[in-house]
Amino acid sequence: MPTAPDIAESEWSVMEALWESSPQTASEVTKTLRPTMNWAENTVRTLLMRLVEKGALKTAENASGTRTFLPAVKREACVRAEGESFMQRIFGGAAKPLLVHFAQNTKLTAEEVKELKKMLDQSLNS
Amino acid sequence: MPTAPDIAESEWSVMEALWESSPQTASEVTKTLRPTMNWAENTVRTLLMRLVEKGALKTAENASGTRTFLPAVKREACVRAEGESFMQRIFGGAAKPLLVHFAQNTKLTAEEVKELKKMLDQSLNS
DNA sequence: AAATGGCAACTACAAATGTAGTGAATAGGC
DNA sequence: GCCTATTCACTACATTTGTAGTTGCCATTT
Repeated sequence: MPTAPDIAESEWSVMEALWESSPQTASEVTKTLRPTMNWAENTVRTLLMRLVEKGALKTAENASGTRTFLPAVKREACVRAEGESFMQRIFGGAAKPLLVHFAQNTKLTAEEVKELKKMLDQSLNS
Repeated sequence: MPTAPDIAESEWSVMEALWESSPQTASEVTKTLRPTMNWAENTVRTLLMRLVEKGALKTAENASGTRTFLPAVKREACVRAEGESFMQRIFGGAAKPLLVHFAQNTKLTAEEVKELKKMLDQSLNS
């Protein structure tokens, strides 16, 4: 498994678009993102290039001979890496304070709380 | 309450040192951090300056007339801001997937699980 | 064939970040 | 009073990030 590269914030949106659906050409990604980020196509191309250099994306030719982009790393792996680094940076690497923090600082429905408690139980005998 | 400024990674270590104990002079902070980060004193000074500019730290004169630094924002507020932004970036702003992720990806003791479940319950009737 | 419309490749450029060095002012130690 | 160590205030400089513009090439349209 390729080690998850460091993905910056704008880049992350591009990755999301491609994790969501790939392969896509540069202009397809641009269109996908247009509603949220209002980026010029060249901006998206730059981000795509950088992600390829970082090894987060791969390219391939499509039928009509244009370049198309697709993830080279799994979303789950990147999420884990980002999560690790965040937990390290803010909570000194400790999971419990992190979980306490988010449990306290967000409003959850009774339903969600129930699910989470189940998850916690399962996390024990595994 | 001063809005929590954006604190970069290296800067965060400096803030931690000062949240931990303040006020401290530049060289005290440097010594505090020396074991972990092996930074030149000037590096620490630069970070301190930038944090003052950002409004994350304040300065004061100590008895011997040298400048001393202390937090201008509460750690809790900064943690909340960072947490918000992280949750936004990686989990589209949703707390539950975040909590699920960390519950699954970290090993917790039975004791911790118990505490967390209690927290979750309390988060409901508040 | 000449113009046009996309795509690719390269270049641009400012702000933020990481990591210091230099030089001036100052304050104690002798 | 002079030297030396500390502090300060500036300056430096490479990388990364955010956000494009410019130009060359190619295929499609008149």
